[in-house]
Amino acid sequence: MRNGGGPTSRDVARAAGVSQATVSLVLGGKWRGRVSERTAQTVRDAAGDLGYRPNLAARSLRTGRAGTALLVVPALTHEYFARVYTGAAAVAAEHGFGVVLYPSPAGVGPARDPFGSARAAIDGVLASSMAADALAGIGDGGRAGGLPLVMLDSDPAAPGGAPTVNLAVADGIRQMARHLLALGHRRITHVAGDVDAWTFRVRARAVAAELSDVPDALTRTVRCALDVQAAREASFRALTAPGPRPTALLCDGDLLAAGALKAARTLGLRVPRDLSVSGFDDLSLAGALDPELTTVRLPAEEVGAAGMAALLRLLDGGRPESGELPVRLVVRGSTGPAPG
Amino acid sequence: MRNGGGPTSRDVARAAGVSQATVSLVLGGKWRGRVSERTAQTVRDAAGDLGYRPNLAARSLRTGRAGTALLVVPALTHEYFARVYTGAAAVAAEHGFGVVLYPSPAGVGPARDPFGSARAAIDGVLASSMAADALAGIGDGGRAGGLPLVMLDSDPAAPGGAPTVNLAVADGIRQMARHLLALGHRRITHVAGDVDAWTFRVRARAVAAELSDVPDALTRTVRCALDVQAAREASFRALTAPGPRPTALLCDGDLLAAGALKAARTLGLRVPRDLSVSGFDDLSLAGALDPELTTVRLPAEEVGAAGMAALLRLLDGGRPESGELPVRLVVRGSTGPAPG
DNA sequence: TTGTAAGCGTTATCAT
DNA sequence: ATGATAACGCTTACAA
Repeated sequence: MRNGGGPTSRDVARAAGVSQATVSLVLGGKWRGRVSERTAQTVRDAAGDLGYRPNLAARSLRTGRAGTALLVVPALTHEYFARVYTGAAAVAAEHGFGVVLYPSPAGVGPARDPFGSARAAIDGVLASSMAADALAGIGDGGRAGGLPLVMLDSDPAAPGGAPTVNLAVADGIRQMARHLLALGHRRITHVAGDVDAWTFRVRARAVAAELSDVPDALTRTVRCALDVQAAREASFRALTAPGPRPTALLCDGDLLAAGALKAARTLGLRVPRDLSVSGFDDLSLAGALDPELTTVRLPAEEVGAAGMAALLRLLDGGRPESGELPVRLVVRGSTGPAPG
Repeated sequence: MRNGGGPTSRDVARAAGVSQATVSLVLGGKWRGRVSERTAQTVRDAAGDLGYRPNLAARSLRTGRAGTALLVVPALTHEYFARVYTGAAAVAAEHGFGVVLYPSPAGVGPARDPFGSARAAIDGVLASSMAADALAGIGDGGRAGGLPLVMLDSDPAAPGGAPTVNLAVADGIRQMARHLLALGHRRITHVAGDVDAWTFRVRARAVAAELSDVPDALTRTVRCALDVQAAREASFRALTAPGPRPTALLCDGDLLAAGALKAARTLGLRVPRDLSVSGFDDLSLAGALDPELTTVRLPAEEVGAAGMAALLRLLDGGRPESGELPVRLVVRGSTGPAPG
């Protein structure tokens, strides 16, 4: 606690010559018609003079509310989650709530007890993009360790039945696949994220669904971890495998696309003339690469905002419906007509 | 608070047939020689059965400690801060502390009242890379809003006299400048971050100091915001300015170097054959670019760890000394011998 | 070895 | 319109 000698509401009361209850009412903003304007002002002045700050722990203890939500993310380094946080924090702030970030250790293995590690007192949990097995420890009956829970970017059909706020990733993949097909590509390799999370399973399924209908399409898949080096190696394999070379690499993320670009450069392939490369996420990295990435823009802030709104409704006893947010294809320089 | 019906220590006591005090002692781990092993086990069993979780607010209120430190950063999106967090959280965890992240709004303007917005109860503050004017609201006498404060990557001579944990950025710049000079470069343009923070002022001074001694060196400076597009434009200006073209761009960050690479590509300059480009930070981006960046690796995790250690010492009434952590030049493909 | 009781600072329910 | 007063759940002297 920060109150190591700081003034308490009692001190304010004494200074203002009123009771503690009056101070609470005035400073809590619920004094209309219960305290005279004159005393109210006296109280505010005294509080200001003393530099009074309410003790959050005491308030929390009394009200049973911490005014804080926990946002569990698999990785801080990823720009996507920073944007989710921004959106969630904005909505939270409008309701007098704060958001505390908890990077789930390693993203691998069950996230055991986020509520012990993130020490702050918590009213509810927003869990984003959790790996399938990380869900085991959490989420029974829409609550996490007894706390109300909303899942972001996660399997809506997962056991536990917590409300979910999702992105239309399947549709995003569909848009991208059609973009590539329209450019004449038929030999398309899916550079897939090798992570057991809902979003990647959906992407794989969507790629398959979209390309399986095309009669002359030759679809392949390579898997790799979510980093540039791994993607570079996987792309290299894809581009040097026996048989006709793919003319397009459809990557599960901008980071992977960055690795694909490097592999292409290594092999002396010009992008997009000899090879098209597509990303997913639309991170700022997408604009930093050369050529800039054709990718799918994910409204991360809106995911955070919608998720927080849902959690607040949950805390108010409501039952928010799960939803899916639209995504948008962004065409830049890394894709072009199929060669030949 | 999360305790809307959850079991309290009283419930545990009742279930175990002991008093609340005994429960507290056992679960608090301070029962050696005060409670028999048998009763201790009974208590632990009862707590386990009931799924008891201590009420953090109540504990906090009683002990006067929240067990939480606030880490204020100017931007979540930047990998550097994620790494600082990781280091800080690791050290904190060893001492039963948690770390709460607070992204200072916009990084611009005075950070007013981080302690109201980040609602959690806080014992101390770790502030990283704050803009000079953002310090105004904080940090009088080594405390922030009455809380113990440690500054990371900030001016050690700033008023307020909070302990600082810094990186040897001046030395990093020096290493880089010498690297470029050793490669024969003499026309070097400093692509400087246009942000009023300690670290960038130090970098500018170090570049000037290191290059001013070289008789035939032709040093220039361009400034830009900390993003790829701005850096691209600034680098373009630098490379097309009247007079002999620089043979090397010494950039204040990897992000800026990414922009420089794009400008070079636009102008048909091959890197590093026609132009050398250097970064700073060694983000994962440095390895994603092509060519990979010669840069300076910053031990961000260690900054966080050292900062947290200093804060803990401060909380224990000690007075930690300020320090500077070494940095290391990492030579990759984006720098090479000066042309001609 | 264990229990009793006080109190942390706040809010909310009653009286006045 | 304002003031006593009782909780909230926990830790920690102190008593037994």
